[in-house]
Formats: sequence, C-alpha cells, structure tokens
Amino acid sequence: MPRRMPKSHDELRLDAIAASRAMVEADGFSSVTVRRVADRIGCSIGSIYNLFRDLDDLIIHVCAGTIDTAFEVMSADGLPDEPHERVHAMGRRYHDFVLANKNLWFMLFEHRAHDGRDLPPWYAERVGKLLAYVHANVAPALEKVPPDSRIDAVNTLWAGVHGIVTLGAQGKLGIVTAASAADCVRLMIDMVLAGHDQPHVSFDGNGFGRL
Amino acid sequence: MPRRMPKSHDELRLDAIAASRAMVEADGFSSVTVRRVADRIGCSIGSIYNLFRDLDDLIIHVCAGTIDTAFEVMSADGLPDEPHERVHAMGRRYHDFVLANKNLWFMLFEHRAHDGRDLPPWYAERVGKLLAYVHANVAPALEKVPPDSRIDAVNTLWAGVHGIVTLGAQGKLGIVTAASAADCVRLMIDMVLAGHDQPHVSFDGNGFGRL
DNA sequence: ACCTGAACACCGTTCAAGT
DNA sequence: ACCTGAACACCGTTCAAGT
Repeated sequence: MPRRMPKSHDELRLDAIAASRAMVEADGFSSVTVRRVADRIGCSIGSIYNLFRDLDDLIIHVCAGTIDTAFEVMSADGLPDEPHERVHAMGRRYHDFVLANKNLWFMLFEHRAHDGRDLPPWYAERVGKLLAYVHANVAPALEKVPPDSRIDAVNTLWAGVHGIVTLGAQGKLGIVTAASAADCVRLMIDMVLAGHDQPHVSFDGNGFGRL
Repeated sequence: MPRRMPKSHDELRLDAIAASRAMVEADGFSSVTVRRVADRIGCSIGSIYNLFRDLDDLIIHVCAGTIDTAFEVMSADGLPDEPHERVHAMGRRYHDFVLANKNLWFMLFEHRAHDGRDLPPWYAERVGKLLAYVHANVAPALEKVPPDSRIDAVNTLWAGVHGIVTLGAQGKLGIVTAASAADCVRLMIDMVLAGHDQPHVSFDGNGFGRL
C-alpha cells in the first residue's frame, strides 16, 4: 500500500469529525473552527465546505457520535434484572458517562443551529433511540403508575436525574454540599420510586457496593 | 436639564449592561458583541474596555442582573404558608421565570469564562443569596429528613426541578409528552415529598449517609 | 485621564481561478 | 468535479495618537 494514498471523501469526513471531537474533548466546542479542522486533517478551508454544509453540520455529526457512544455505554451488558436496581444502574451509567465526557455532552445542549434550522431526521432518530432505551428500562420500576401517566413519570424522573448530573458536572450542585452528584442521583431515584412504590423498597444498599 | 448631557462613567456602565441584556433577550447571548454594544450606547469600541475589563466581565454583569431578577420573582409576596404548597409555588415561579427569560437564564449556565478565571466574589454572593432562599423555603417540606441530610435532599429535589425546567424550556423534555414542564415539576415535587412522608423510608437506611 | 479608531490576529463563508 | 486560498464581513483586544 502506498504511504500517502489520497484520502477519499468519506475518509476525510470521518477524519474531520474525529479531529473535531478531539478538539471538543480537549478545549470545549468553541475551540472547533473550520480553519483548525482543515489544518489538522490536512486540507484547505474550502474543502471543509465540500465535506459538510457548514460548521453547524460538522458539529452535529460530532454530537451524533456522542449520542451513539452514550447509547452503547447505557445499553452495555451487565444491567441488573430487578427493576429498581436497574434504574440505579442506569443513573450511575449516565452520571459516569457525563462526568467522563463533559465537553462532548454539554455541546449537545449548548449548541444551537444558527437560524431556526431544525435537526436532521437521522439525528432525531438517534436521540429517539437513546430516549427509548431509557424509557424501556426505567418504566418497569414505575409499573404501579397508571399506564397513561407512566411516560410522564419516566420523563420527570429522568429529567431530574439529568438536572443533578448536569449541575454536578458544572460544579453547580449547591454551594457547599458533602454529597456527590452520584449520591444525589441515587437519592433522587430512591425518593421518586419510594413515592410510588410503598411496599417493598429495598434500601439495604445491596448491588451498589461496587462503588 | 440640558438635552444631551455627557454621560458619567456609571451611567454608561448601566447603559452597556441594559443594552446587552436586551440583545440577549432578543437574540441569545452570542449576539452580544463589543462592537454592537458600543454602537448601541453611542461610544467607541475602546471605551467599552474602560467600562469593563473585557466582554466576559460585561456578560457577568448581565448574569448578575438576571440572578437578582430571579431572586425578586422567587421571593415576591404571596407564597403559601403550608410547606408542601410552598414548594409547589416555588417550583411554579421558577418554571415561569425560566420560560419567560430563556435566553437570559441559559446564559448563566452556558457562559464560560475564557481561561480558568473564577467568578468574582460579589457574583458568587448573589448566587448564594438565591440558593439560600430556595433552601430556606424548601427545607421545611422535608422536615422528616434528618438535619444532616436535609441540605442534600433539598439540593437533589431542586436540581431535579431545574432539570425538568431546563429540558422543558429547550423543548427536550421527552420526544412526545402530553404533560407540560409545569406538570412534570408538580409531579416531581409530589413524588419526592410523598417518598418522604412514607414512614419507613429514611435517609439512614439507604446507604446515603456514607460519605 | 479618557476617548478614539486603526491595527492585529482571529473567525465563518464564498467564489473565481486553477487542476 | 473538486481542490485552493484570497477576499469579504465579521469578531475581541490593544494601543499610539489625540483631547
């Protein structure tokens, strides 16, 4: 194989996305510029616009990769069968993932398309896949909630977990708090599930000792 | 009074902050540029740097104003006396405020100082004042929680409310949900407070105390 | 002492000119 | 057909020159 084979369109696209992702991880998403990406992957400024519609489009592709990674992490093997424990495991995975990928994750929420352009369908699909997985695995722990309200209950619980994880990762979880974000996530889940499921709340801490 | 009296340093500062706030409200915080502010308040680019250390410093002053407004809204007269109802009223006020001031509120969380420069003490003080007010008014509804854990319980509940309100304002509260963010906030508060009214659910038993 | 705006080093995006 | 980079209209920040 020749040493420096000219890269194909698709290879260059993947290079640009990978380079951008590395920049986001290292210095946040505002450090990604067309000029720097072009420089990093060894092409001209103008060529970036042959690979992507504009910078927004490139950024969205990095975001899509982040969502895919999140899905893989969340859906990896090893989730407990017991519904309550499963929610705790999901919360823990979400927390750990966001903490390990702060800049990439924040970009999902902070990035706004320039005009009112809405997200492409293939992107919305991937978000939907991740959300559907969360719903499928959280809903069983809320089976006492009437089916009509269950979607809202899951959304409420998970939005709560998201709030804790986000504020925690931003260092804004209360002024002075002894409890870590991971502890608060656990507490949130326990509080919500307890509110809905009086009889048997197993709070022995079992299954979570692998902290 | 003369028609066009030259403005004092302090007047110009307030003008710049007000102009910036109006820009954020209208078009988001990335629409605030030194050139546009200078143009709007009728001074030169360079003069902005006589009023503020840099653009970050100006932005922080807008943020401080947002926090002050939030405090005024949250602490206005008319909160119910009953602790649970009071938490609901707080949640509702928070939700309404964020919805009515999306761009200003998002700026608080999305704005990052350029280098690792940390926020000035007078700014942290104002954030602390708002958080302290929330704590003082939410804590009574969690009086069954042991005092040692109560701060963490309030943080957990309020971070949850924050998550719902934030995702709701971003239009990201679930893919398709009938319930509005306001309904989810109500549900969250009910679930958490209900979880604590169950006698057998205590903070000591759930492993939360270990830190 | 402060105001000014040209200058500097960036930025996203476009497009005529090359291959 | 695609790659190139100068050009355009911006950006934050600085600073010599004015008052």
